[in-house]
Amino acid sequence: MAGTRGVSDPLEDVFSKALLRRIFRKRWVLLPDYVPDTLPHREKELRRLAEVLAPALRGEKPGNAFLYGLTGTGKTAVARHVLLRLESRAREIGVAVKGIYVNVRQRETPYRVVAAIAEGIGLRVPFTGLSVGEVYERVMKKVSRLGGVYIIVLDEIDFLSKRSGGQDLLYRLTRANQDLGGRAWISLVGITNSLSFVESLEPRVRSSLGEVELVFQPYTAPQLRDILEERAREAFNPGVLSEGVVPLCAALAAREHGDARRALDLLRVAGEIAERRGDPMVTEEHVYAARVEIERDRVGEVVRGLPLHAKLVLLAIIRLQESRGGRSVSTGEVYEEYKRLAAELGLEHVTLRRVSGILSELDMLGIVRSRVVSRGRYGKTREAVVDADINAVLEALGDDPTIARLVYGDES
DNA sequence: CATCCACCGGAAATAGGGGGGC
DNA sequence: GCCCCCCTATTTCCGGTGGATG
Repeated sequence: MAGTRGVSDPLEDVFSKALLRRIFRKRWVLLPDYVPDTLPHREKELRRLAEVLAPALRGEKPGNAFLYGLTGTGKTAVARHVLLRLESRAREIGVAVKGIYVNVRQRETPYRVVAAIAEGIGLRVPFTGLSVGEVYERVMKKVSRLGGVYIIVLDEIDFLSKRSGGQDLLYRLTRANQDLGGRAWISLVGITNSLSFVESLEPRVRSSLGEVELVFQPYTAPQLRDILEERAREAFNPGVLSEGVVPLCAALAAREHGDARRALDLLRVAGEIAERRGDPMVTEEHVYAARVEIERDRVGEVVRGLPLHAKLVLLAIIRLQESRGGRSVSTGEVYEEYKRLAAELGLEHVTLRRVSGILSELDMLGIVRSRVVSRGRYGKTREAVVDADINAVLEALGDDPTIARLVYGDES
């Protein structure tokens, strides 16, 4: 219990600071792309995926697999963990097995995905200029020259088939083994959190990719606690976590469909806040502060990355909502206000169709909530409400020099 | 019960900026 | 240099559509 009364006991405060000095021991253990040595409550899934891929150790073609489940249910961690273990075992026995992990969300287009695969096998390709087919050919040529077994993990694979040409690439990859003529093997592991994606797949792609399907259930709060405790032991210095912190992170994340990544983020950011403030321990208050900070950062990042006219549309919604006491606004209303703002800046305005598209993009980004409603005789439209901290949004909008004037009025 | 509003949202095409291979 | 490719934001075109209204 030493250290818990640091605030009221000045000597203990000095002592514990001297002893601990810092909050973190290995902060990176809590970062989203860290692959832990053990994955509590995912033993079955680990085993199943390993069974599917194990033939690679004999130099045979491993099966394809499809993993799905909500975000933060361990799909990515399981895939990466199995890949690492498989590769190291293969190295021990001198078999050529290569795992290639690609996050499709970060490499949205077919070209970038196939370029990432190329990079994964040590093939340098230009970031643009070639056709998808050309890069694909080069990859296949190199793979068949090198031989061996390649396991390609396509994480968030749904982002691939959305864009045109994505289905094509998937189809080609599922039958890549025919292009290799037995000189090498490729197996695919697809990961997604979208069930509608699974249904939208071409049957031939689906049956190939879904040879084995693993479903990941959300973690429960106690399971999340196990996960956090294990990581926390590594990540933090002993004694810096006050008692309620891990349960609180677990509870908050459990509320959001058992999202382990969310729980780890909360824990890490809470620690960062404590360290930044020079506090000797991480408390529940830091966790609540983390929740706010994570959201602010997310909003800021998303808004800053928006195209100019999307920013204007967003500003238009905020303006309208302010003058309407928070009521939701229709696409037509937004369009009129947006045109006024654009005119004020002397900019051409985009079409209504585009504004409608921007509205649904803002919805998917979680900045605005909009739903399509029918107002009967008065038409069908989308009704939008800003669904993020308005101040965080305005701050991010104000960072854009082109529209800062609109956000801050006419100062300076 | 048919009408008709006010958009919805898919598809294809364009613009225009950045790069190949040979 | 010529011809082809990629990428994002946007335009053009256009066939829907839920439900209050007359």
